[in-house]
Amino acid sequence: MTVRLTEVETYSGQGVDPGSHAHRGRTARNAVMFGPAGHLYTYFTYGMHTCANVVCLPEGLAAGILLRGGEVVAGQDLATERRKGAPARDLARGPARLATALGITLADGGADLLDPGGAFVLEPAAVPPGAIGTGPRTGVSGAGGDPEHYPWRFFLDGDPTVSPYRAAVPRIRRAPHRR
DNA sequence: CGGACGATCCCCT
DNA sequence: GGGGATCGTCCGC
Repeated sequence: MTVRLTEVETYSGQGVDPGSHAHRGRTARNAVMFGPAGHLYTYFTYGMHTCANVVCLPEGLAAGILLRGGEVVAGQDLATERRKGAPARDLARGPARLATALGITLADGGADLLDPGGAFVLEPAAVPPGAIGTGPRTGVSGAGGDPEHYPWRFFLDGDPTVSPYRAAVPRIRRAPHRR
């Protein structure tokens, strides 16, 4: 199963990026981001979704690239099964969808994406000059969502598998579930 | 087609 | 104790 990445967002740690999980320093959850580059950083969010990042920068420095969208270019049957029959365009359109399509779970965190024999392998691809658009990061609350300072979303301009931009929505407290 | 909203749980505080 | 780098469904237009 192969996905051609069409959309990513970058997150820096080191206390300079309030949108990063590593902003407040190393914890058990984000420890992988402080490790060597090229490894997989996974996190669980919104009670049901797993998202995947590629770790950047040398050991000790935390940064990651969130894989936000892609086009399934091989193994469409398996991806469709994992995504419970979603239309082809939506198989990996969105970070949680992309992780689901690839079969990435929390337990895969730390995997070496540069190991050719690994379960998940990252490969470079050529991109035409000028094809990459930029914009504010999606769904990031607080100062980290400020496009003036953090225009760190990168995508193939006009590609249909780029996820729609959504601004962060302040979460309202929900009443406890009752029955 | 698009806005609103509920689901659901790991991890930091 | 509660927020969160989301998604699918529902409903109105």
